[in-house]
Amino acid sequence: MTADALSQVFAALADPTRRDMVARLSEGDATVSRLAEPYAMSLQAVYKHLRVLEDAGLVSRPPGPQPRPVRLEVEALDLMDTWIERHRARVERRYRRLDAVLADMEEDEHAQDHRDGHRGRPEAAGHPDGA
Amino acid sequence: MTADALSQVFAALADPTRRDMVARLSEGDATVSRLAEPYAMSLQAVYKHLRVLEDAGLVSRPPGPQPRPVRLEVEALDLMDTWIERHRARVERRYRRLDAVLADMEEDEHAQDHRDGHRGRPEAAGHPDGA
DNA sequence: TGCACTTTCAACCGCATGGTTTACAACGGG
DNA sequence: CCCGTTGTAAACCATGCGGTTGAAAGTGCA
Repeated sequence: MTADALSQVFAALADPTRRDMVARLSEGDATVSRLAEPYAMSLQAVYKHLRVLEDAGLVSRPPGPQPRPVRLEVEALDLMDTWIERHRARVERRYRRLDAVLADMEEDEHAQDHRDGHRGRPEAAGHPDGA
Repeated sequence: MTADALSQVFAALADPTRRDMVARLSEGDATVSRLAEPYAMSLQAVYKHLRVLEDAGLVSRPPGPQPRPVRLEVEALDLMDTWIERHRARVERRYRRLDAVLADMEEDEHAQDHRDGHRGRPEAAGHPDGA
């Protein structure tokens, strides 16, 4: 819990076993013993993995009668997705601006004048595309 | 290296410093010393982080004259995004099916009145199919 | 040439992690 | 009531990781 939420989620998903658990849980809830079946490790190890996923908020274990199910919580995936999309969007915006600059240079090449200066930072024009 | 690509990317992003580096690089390339400025750690530590990001494919260091720039590679983000979206989509598909079942049960409830206290959860209806 | 900066390599420390084993508390059904 | 399954907890071990320091190459420039 010491680490921030995002770090916990990324760290939880950095393990192939845990990723496989999440993948299988995305098909539906499961009991722990059922979840553990495919893995060549002790049940306790599976509980430990589950604990990590739970601390990361990726999974919940609703209380109730004995074989408590394990349920995937989609909000944690959303958290990561938001982070990734934000930065990917920035990179792609930069790419578009770069394309624009490149296009300008091509035009300049055609116009071959001695009009050199004033190319400061291309930080303009919020294009209202994408959204 | 031994770990699969996905594990490497998730692990790389599980560190706040590395995540901050990626965030800043999404605004544009930077030299290592420039990148290192905000952090209270040795330059070598920064190089180590960079190495992790590079091994994960999140970053590249195009060769050339001395202060080689650090460049964000967006493909690794795409890799993660694909994984996340796939499983999130599955969960949401299940939710929609569940909503359908719940809707059916509601119809039944109307048909045969309630012979028992409402043990169901208060959040019955929800979004029909929205986005 | 020499100096400063960049980059990498290696050893080391403390701590977290993935796994084991052992033990033990609850719960549920025969 | 006992027994098997379920769930936690603890000690332990090997490995990896984030950080340090120290040292050494490579590179650019005055």
